[in-house]
Amino acid sequence: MSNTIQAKLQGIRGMPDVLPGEAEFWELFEEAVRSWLKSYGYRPIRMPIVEPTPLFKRAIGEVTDIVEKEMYSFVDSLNGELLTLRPEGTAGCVRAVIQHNLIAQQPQRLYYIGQMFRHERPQKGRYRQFHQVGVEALGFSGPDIDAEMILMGARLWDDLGLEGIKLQLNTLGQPEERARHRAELIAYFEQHQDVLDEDAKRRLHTNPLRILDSKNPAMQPIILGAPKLIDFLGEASLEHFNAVQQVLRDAGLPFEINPRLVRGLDYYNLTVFEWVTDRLGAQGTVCAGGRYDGLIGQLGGKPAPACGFAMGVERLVSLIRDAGGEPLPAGTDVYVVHQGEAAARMAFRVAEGLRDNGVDVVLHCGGGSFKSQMKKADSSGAMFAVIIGDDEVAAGEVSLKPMRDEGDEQKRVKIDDLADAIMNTMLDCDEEEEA
RNA sequence: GCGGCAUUAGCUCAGUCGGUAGAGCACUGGAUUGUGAUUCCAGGUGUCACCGGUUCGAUCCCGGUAUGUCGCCCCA
Repeated sequence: MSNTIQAKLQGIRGMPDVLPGEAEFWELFEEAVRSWLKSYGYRPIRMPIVEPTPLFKRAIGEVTDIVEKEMYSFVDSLNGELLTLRPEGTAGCVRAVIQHNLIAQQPQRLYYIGQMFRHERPQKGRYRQFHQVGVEALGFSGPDIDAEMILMGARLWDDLGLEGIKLQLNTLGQPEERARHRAELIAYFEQHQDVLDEDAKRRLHTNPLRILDSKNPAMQPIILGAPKLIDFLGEASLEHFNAVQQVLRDAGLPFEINPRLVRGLDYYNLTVFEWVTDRLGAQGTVCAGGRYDGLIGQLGGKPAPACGFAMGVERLVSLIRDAGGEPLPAGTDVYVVHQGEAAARMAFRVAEGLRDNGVDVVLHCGGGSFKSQMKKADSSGAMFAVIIGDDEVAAGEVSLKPMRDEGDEQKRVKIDDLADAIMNTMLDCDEEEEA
């Protein structure tokens, strides 16, 4: 033993492991999400987790919290490149779309699922490594795709059995409209400097729009009296916003217009939306997005409109668990118990033979008493134990013991008949359940 | 990044007014040397998160650190 104190090896703060038991909920969620995306015609795309740092600075905005203080950036010591672990997915997706000319011929509906990284103080529902489902529709200009994306959300919450997720909607207008509003806003807040808190003063000339999102009670009166963006919107912007709302009303989807809804990333324009819940404490947003018509051009592509949103997987899985969702069953169909050398060899043949027939099998490994093997067969959740000992080997048979059905008795079955015997019993059970 | 609270067995938690600790569940073995889930019996040496301070003595008091959690900030 050395005298050095060995630091306990542990994962990085804010980057939790997802263990069996919870991971099954993730798989349930991912399966539901993939089938939902397919039903809307979205296709998968996979980008690297690491991108050149300038990509995020240009896409997200230099003065955002993400770029200012939350990015995991580092120098690639082998060639001096400045790289960053992606803090969000849209920038990388757009980069890939530009690089491979994906929307040269036609618009694309794309999605990805994966981890993102932001150096924030961890909390429930907020982690330094977290996962998002990103959904992007590139090359679409009309309000129809915005509305469809919002309707998609409503369907997913329904598919997942989630209640109490509410829609908030806003429009940010076009850059020139925002610029005029911004100038008025700065002028207005400058007249009320004495009321502004430190954070607001800092933002006054960098990102005044976000002062509107402040929760500081002392500032609420002047925020309420501030120039409203909607008064600066032109005909086209208003029409776009109205058209989105019209589809939502036609679909009977309730929403709240929240003029203070300001997305944290700079690339948005026109429609922005958030799905929020009050069941997750301070982290209420489970899904958010909007239109980003300028981003593709801003990143060097041929200018094209686009719209997208992202969901927080940790937050949604947490909601699913709280709602009493059932994870995918972790059990197996058959657990093979065996005693003796000849039986062990036969057990492999039996197990593989069952798998050839589509039966899930756990083969007991690691020896142990017969009793302990039966206990493991029970706790595995298997419908059947297949028991192989000297008697069975000699007869070329196995003993098939139903573990869940009180009425059924253990019986001897020829190896060739085993798969059929199991399948027939399982089918009977399914029919009984359906009846 | 700031503030509050927490951290004791694999899990959920008691407890020690400072004298190095317990329960339930789980797990393992046995009663039953080929039959689980029920029953009974047996099985705990756990750096009481880590580092330091006070003390004859610290799991307990104090300080720091780490991690979690709640809120702020921000966001998915």
